[in-house]
Amino acid sequence: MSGFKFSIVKKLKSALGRAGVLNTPHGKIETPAFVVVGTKATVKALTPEQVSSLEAEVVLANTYHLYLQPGAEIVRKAGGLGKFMNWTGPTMTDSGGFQAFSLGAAFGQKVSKISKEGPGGYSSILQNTRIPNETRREKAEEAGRLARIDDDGVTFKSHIDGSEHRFTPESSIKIQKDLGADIIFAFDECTSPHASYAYQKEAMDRTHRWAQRSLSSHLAVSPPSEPNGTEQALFGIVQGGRFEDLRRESAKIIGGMDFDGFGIGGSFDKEDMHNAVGWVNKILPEEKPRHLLGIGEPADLFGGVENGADLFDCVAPTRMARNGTLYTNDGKINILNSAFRTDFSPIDENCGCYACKNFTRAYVAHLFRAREMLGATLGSIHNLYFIVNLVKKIRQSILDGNFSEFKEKFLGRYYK
RNA sequence: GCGGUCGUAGCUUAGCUGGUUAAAGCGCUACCCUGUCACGGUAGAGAUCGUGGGUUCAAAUCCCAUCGGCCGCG
Repeated sequence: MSGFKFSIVKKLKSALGRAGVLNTPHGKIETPAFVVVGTKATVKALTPEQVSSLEAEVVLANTYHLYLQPGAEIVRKAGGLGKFMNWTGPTMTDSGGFQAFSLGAAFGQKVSKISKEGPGGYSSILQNTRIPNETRREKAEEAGRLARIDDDGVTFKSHIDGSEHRFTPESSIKIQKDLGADIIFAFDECTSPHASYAYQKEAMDRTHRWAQRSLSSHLAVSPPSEPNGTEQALFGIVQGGRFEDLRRESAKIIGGMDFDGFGIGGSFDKEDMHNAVGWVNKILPEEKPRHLLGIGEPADLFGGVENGADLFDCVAPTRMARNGTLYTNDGKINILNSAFRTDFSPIDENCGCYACKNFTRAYVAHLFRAREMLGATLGSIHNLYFIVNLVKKIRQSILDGNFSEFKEKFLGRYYK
């Protein structure tokens, strides 16, 4: 662990938020920070130089995807994830636990890990009971899934060629050792927001056992004292879904294990998400970094920071960019809307990114309508710059002591 | 001038042995995307079937005329 050090620079007075610095063997990350997602060892549509020009500090890739293609062995032989993709800064890999959800309960459904039903909705009905019809329906749906979970691990059917693969906490850690990212995650089970309380509890207990197995297996390969160039930090993942008592229990158990930091995973109720982050972070050890997994909408970044999260990652900026939705200080716009065909102003007047400094909305709209690849590139540059720098500004506001004012001003305009 | 052929949504076409609200792809108009199955998904608008007659209970479908395009012969 010698190459890693997390220090808190300044804390909010009336909330859990803090600004800090996370040192890794490949450079420092000033927190709060937005981690750019590069699932398959590439940030889609961008070169590493472009990513780095956005002032992004760290890239997150995915264990499951890289295991399937090109294979962990090839990445290892290349000298590790960073060398392979020519990213010289810090790297992370997610464990593949999210795919237990995205290729499992969520596969082919229109289910996101964020539920918009609210606490009084469908989900709460299921909180303490398991309706027989529900069970039957879930059984029927399982047939079409690409991921099946049991107590020992997850069996995946490759979304690429249909071949079967088995992930366990031990194998996920082994693969992540080969991939060689600076920060790796324990193998967990991300659950659906529609999961019943009973299932959520069952999955959480399983994730806790997997966390211990991930940790043991990590320590067996690289003991904390071992001084070498391949040292990695391991983050445990808190689960518990939408339920406050489970979140607290999970934070207590995972927080009590000897992880280098923590991920906060699983599903949330949209309107209760920020509270949920707070429940967890009040319990997790204060001196270790916390990563709010898969979250990145502007309001959620403010809410996450305020409730003690240090790191965020999210596919939204890049995925939305590729589909024509772009962030502006006045909210999201869809560049494909007809009005933008003749709009010769930048995507966002106040943005300093390469796309905004050099191109117009009309041009970007044309690229998207013509399906030119540069559209995805300019959109991704803009959206990532927007989000990465929003988090940087949030950090600065903590240092300057005006977090609340900045939050109100930004969100007031963004959601106007 | 004669013979043939075609004319159905913005575009390219299906339907044409007559019978429910004329179909599709693309385009168009919106919306969605939160540890990437994702340059993807969902929804919607849009055609009085070239025009005018006729036959029929009923015509995009059959008949006549006419206009326009294309091909061939003069």
